[in-house]
Amino acid sequence: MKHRELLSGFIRLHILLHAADEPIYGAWIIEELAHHGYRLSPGTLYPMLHTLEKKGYLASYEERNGSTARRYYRATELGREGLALAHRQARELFGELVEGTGRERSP
Amino acid sequence: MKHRELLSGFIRLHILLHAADEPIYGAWIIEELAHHGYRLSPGTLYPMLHTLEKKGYLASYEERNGSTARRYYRATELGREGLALAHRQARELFGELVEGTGRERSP
DNA sequence: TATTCGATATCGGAAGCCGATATAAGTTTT
DNA sequence: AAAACTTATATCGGCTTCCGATATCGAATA
Repeated sequence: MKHRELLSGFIRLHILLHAADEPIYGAWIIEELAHHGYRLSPGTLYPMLHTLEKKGYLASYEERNGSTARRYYRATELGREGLALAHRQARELFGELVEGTGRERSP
Repeated sequence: MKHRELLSGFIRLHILLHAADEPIYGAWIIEELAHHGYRLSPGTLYPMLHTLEKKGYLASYEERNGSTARRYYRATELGREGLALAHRQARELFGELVEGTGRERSP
């Protein structure tokens, strides 16, 4: 992945953003991230999910949905909080160049 | 730093963004980042600058400006390229589509 | 010349990254 | 029904990065 050292932080945010919207599972998010240009192997993603859960950003439950057993993840309150903070920081970061004060005009 | 695992990626981008604007040096960026809520020690920042330079995102030169010797860093072309990509990815992630094609209007 | 100050560099244990490989259980093939 | 394939998750091992604490270095001050 090109520019990985600059973009890798977005992977966790991507995961959280989706998990805040609906329950997601590992294999699905691997494919989803690939669509956005983030190609990562299972050996990268699953430990990442475990860590995010251990830190309290995600909560999981196993479900045998027909054919195979999947572990679904959802964003916790802490996860949503972190996500909102990241959103503000991203705005502040990229808005800084264009606008001086950081405060944006209403549309 | 709270939610560090989610925000740490922004630190490099912050550095690059400033280094794309004007030459910066370590002690200054530590203070600047602190204003944005990113408090990090010299032991964190300096290796980060070295790595960014080694990877080709920054170029540095030493300057004895009066009292002390400082190492100034500027963003390279690769740095600006990575920055622009990160900007696009951030927009894509948070769904902040600027009106139009992504090309900004002149001020 | 001893000391303080600003700035940068190094050290070392802990944690994360990531490709490759393994496990597990259902599904299809022969 | 045994073998092979599929889907999804877990683990392993080495390499790199993270980050607080500490050290170094030159110039100015006393």
